[in-house]
Amino acid sequence: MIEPKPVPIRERTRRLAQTELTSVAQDLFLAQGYEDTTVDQIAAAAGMSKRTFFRYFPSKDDLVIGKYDLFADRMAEALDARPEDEPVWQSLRRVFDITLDYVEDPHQRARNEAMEEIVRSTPQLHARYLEKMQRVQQLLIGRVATRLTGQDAPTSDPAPAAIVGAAFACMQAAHQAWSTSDKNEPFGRYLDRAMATIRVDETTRTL
Amino acid sequence: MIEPKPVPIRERTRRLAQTELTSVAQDLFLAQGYEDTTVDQIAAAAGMSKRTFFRYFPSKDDLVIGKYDLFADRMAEALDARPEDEPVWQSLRRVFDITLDYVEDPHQRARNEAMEEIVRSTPQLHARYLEKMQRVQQLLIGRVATRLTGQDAPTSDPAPAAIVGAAFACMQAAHQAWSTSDKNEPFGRYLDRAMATIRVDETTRTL
DNA sequence: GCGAAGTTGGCACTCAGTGCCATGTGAGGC
DNA sequence: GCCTCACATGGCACTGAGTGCCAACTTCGC
Repeated sequence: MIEPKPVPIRERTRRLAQTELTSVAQDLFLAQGYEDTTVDQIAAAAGMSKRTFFRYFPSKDDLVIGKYDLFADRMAEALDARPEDEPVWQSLRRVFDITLDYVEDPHQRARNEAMEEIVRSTPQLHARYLEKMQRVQQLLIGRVATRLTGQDAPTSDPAPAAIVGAAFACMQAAHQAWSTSDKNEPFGRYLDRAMATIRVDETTRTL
Repeated sequence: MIEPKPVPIRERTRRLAQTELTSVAQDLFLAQGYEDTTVDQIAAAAGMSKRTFFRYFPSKDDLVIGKYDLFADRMAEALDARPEDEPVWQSLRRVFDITLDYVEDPHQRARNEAMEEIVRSTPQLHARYLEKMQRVQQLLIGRVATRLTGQDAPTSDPAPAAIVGAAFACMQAAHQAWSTSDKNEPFGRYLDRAMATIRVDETTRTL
């Protein structure tokens, strides 16, 4: 007997409602801007009340920013999948490969880029985006620390955090450079270049 | 004839009111937490109306986070003061020296650390803090870019942003490690260690 | 003393977000 | 078919941040 539904019905309708909300909200944001769109408007456009909206998203911000949570798990998994003896810097470079999500549909692609622009240009969203990224880094720092020391116990060595932070800075820099370019060159090339400017000392230090 | 007042009276009373507000607000935050303290309470404790509070600070967040703006200017100045031919990584290390503001009064010192803890543990404040730091980095990136290329024109080279971002990541990592330590060793030592794990390629690339 | 400019408080308003409750509605047990 | 339980929903009232507006007051130059 096969297990028919590991994901229950309730959960699936819930996700359906969430994607629906996200979709109509994006339309509104792109048309009239993030701050000039009220939660009431979004809820009405999706055919529900404001009260119900907040049962699907904890805040208006999360409607936009929430997707970066999945991101965190995917990156942690990706790092775990790298071979133990690979240099950490190279592992991180490989982990960033998953950020290159190939969206085929050019329409959808344009939408995503427009939403990124909204996040970048809305201070409140940008702030929350940075905070999410910080959380992703925390996940990776623990893993890098165990790799470098071979121990699970967290030390007061700033090296793992420095390395992970530097890698993310490179990703950020590459993304910035790429998105303002003509986009003929692939993003991965920019990432390689950014990460090549930095060399990491992987020596284990016992403090 | 000497210029008697380059800073007009209005401006000084304004700053006085701001520091007064900051002081009473900190008392309240430390006593009952940031989120459980309303602007009305702060304003009342400082003997003014909520409406007037918002004439001194654009938001409740800025009361806590605003000081990091001065920070940005000081760091930009500090970088400009470094010799042209000094390696960039070393210049950045020197720039971070100004973050070690030696507060003699142990009472004031404890207060500052408690406020830092509030920022760290309040997601909304932490997010805004990260965004401020991002702005500081933008200021420095332009200067580093000119140093590396010798040109004023911004290029699409991700290297300057990567280097500055990596340096800030090191500072962040060092700060984290130091603040959870017993604080016998000075912060500067942690900073040295964090920044020593990373080596930077300062070769100019023309893209 | 007088007018202009700036400061303040109060009021009413918008919008995000929450607690509470009453009303659906679908699935399963009998 | 009917009943019940679990959950979803909407509505309402509320708090708290932040803003526009106006009327009263203070301060400063003349």
